[in-house]
Amino acid sequence: MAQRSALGRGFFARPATVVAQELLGCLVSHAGVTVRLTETEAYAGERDPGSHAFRGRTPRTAVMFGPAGFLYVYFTYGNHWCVNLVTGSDGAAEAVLLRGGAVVEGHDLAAARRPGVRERDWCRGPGRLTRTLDLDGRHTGLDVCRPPLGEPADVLVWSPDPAVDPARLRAGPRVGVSGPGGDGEAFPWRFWLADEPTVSAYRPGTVRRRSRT
DNA sequence: ATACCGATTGGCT
DNA sequence: GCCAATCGGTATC
Repeated sequence: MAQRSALGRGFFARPATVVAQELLGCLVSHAGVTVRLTETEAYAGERDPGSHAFRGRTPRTAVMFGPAGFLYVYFTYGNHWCVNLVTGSDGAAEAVLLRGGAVVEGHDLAAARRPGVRERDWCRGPGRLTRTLDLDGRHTGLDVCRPPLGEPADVLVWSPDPAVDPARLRAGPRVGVSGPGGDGEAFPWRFWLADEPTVSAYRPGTVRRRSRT
């Protein structure tokens, strides 16, 4: 196996748009399953109309306003959990949403968590990815740079293995983001690897009747 | 206390 | 492609 090293605080303490691109090809391990990331999205804090942090700090988003390297896991549509890695400087409230990946270790566990689902769909989409990695609200606030080693709740992020060919990087508008934040000209902050079957389908945000400024 | 809505998914036409 | 499910977070009264 190629060299694999855990990513430290310094990797995450940079702008979300940078970290989101460099996370492609990285490995995320939790609860016996390891995924190679193929799709991410950047959210840039209070200045980003697509971010949960846009309206300032709330109980739910508090972890995003802290230092980089912690998990922000939120519940949506009454069914699904989505996981972010907090990035940027302390207080910047930037984060990267993990949207897609391919299982590279723990196939048996992954298959058991996704009965009746074909392998390419195990982690194709943010809600599916959290389900396959067994991540949920219990993991919000977890420090991936200093995980409680040996505990089932461990989350680790590893450097790319193998390295990603930069020519395969693609960028475009974020999925399902309503309002100005969904504008791909202003916020082309969804990143993915070309020719990967585990990348989710693009879907525009629902039209908002009244935008508030 | 109440109303509105979502960084989605799966099932059905 | 279209649409219902489902409920916590947030804003508003």
